[in-house]
Parts: sequence; structure tokens; C-alpha cells
Amino acid sequence: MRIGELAENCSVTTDTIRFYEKKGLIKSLRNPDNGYRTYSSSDIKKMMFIKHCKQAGFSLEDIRDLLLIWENKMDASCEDVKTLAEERLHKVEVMLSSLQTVHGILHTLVQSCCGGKESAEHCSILSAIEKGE
Amino acid sequence: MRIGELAENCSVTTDTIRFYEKKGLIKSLRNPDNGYRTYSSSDIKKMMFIKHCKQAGFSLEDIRDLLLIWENKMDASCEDVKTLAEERLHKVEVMLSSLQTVHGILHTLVQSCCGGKESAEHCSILSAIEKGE
DNA sequence: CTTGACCTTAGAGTATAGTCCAAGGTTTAT
DNA sequence: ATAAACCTTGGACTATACTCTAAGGTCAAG
Repeated sequence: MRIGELAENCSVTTDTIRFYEKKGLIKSLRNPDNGYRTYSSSDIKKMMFIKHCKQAGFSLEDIRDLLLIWENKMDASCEDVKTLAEERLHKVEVMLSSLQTVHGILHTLVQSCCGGKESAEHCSILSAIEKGE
Repeated sequence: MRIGELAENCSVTTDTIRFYEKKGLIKSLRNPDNGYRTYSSSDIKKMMFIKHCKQAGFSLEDIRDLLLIWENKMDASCEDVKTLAEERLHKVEVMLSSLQTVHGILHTLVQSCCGGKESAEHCSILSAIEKGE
């Protein structure tokens, strides 16, 4: 399989596959005649694994580690995998928490304002921001 | 006031102030003798307004618009302000929603795994990812 | 034998919000 | 007079995950 067919099979672009290769997520064999990348069906599985990891919110760097474990399951422990997942979960929770704070502030601001055509001179959003909420 | 003093007063770096100037958030007068930027106390207020906006989750582009309104309140309406806030709120809600999805997936994965020292061959995190959750 | 579809590479561009650096000019204090 | 602390500019760098371009080589069909 050449890169275009793999891309087609996995619904990604050839650019993405080359990018993943550069980042160390996937490797490719080369056709010695023309230098074209060649892939097998196990590369489709690998690409799908990557896509599933992305859906779960892992970064490409996480995924590189997960792939190493996945391809060598015997030599890795559940602890290794769970640690990666927990670290990512923690990062997501931190992001979530600050986003929730921002959401609360914005929601309060929006609620406080009439949104009418009148001059913004006494707009409660602007006053709240001026005061620092 | 020169740039260093403004920076000190607002707890930002001089780089940040120059960056905001480049992005059109703040302007500066220049000392004709040496080309140094000069500021007044109203620039402290402006910088604090920017900082408060950032706390509320507005982007620098949003803030540029908010500053324009704030400095010309008579010519703007509450509607203008509320629209900006609502648009940002909407973006935050979209981000929040996808982050919550990711959080749910990761939480489930972490919960499912024993995290022990045993081989990852049957790790439930890896199996779940393989299957696409 | 040529056209179109495919492949190669290196490198630049996207978005966000700064941060850091180099090379030089100015000001302030000793 | 000179050193420290300040200011100027332009441009490169950070992180993330691609996306696009240019200039060229290869391959299959008609």
C-alpha cells in the first residue's frame, strides 16, 4: 500500500501521515526503486489506534508513548498505561477547571447586561470589567 | 511615565506592553528627544482593563474591540458589548463541551484499569482504545 | 508519448499570547 | 568617565497539530 491508499483507508491526509512519521508515531518501509513509502494492513490498525487515542484527548507525544507500549505489550505494565492516562486526565481537569471559571464569569456578565440599543455608558458588563468583576 | 514604570505598575513585562501596542490594544506617545514611549495614569487604567478582560476569558482581539467601545462608550450600545460577550461565551461553551467529553472518556479509561505491575497484554485501557472506546 | 494522478523533499504558514535575544542608543549615579 | 539600568528595533523562538507550496520524480492509461 502506498501513502495515498493508507490515507484513504484511515480518512486522513498524506500530509498528516508524513507528519506523524516525522514525530516518530509511525514508520514506513521504502520501495527501493522509487523511494515511495509502503505500508501494510497493520499500519491501518496503527493509524486507527492513533485516531482513537486522539478522540480520548491524548497528545501526539502521549500517543507516541502509548504506541510503544501497545506494540510491545509484554514488556509494559498496566501501571505504565494507567500513569499516562492519569497524567493526561489531570491536565484535562486543570484545563476544565480554568475554563469553568471563565465560563462562570462570562455567564454572569452576559446575564447582567440588558443588551439594548441604549448607550454603553452605564453598561453593566463594562462596569464589572472595570472593577475587576 | 516610561514603559518600565507602566510595566511595574501593572505587573506585566515591557515586552507585553510592546506586544499589545503591536496588536493595536494600546498606543503610546513618544519623547521626541530619545524616542522613548511615554504613558499617563490613564494607561494604567487601560492596562488593568485589559487584564480584567483576560481574566474573563476574552481574546486579545475581543479586548481590542472592547477597548474601542470602552473608550467611546457614548457611541456604542449595550447590544454591542453583550454581543461580544455572548460570542465569547459561546466559544467557551463549545470548548467546555468537547473538554468534558474527553474528560469522561479518560475518566472511564482510568477507572477501568487495575494499574498493577502485571503485563499490559490484557490492559483494559489499551483494549478500549483499540476498539475505539 | 503525453497527460494526469501519484509520489518525493524542504520549508513556510496557521492560530494564540507572548518571551527572549542581539546590537545599539540614553540616562543616572558614582 | 564609566558602569548600571534603562530604552530602541527587528526578528527568532515557544507550544500544538497540522496544512500548504514549490519544484521535481514516477507511473498508468489512452
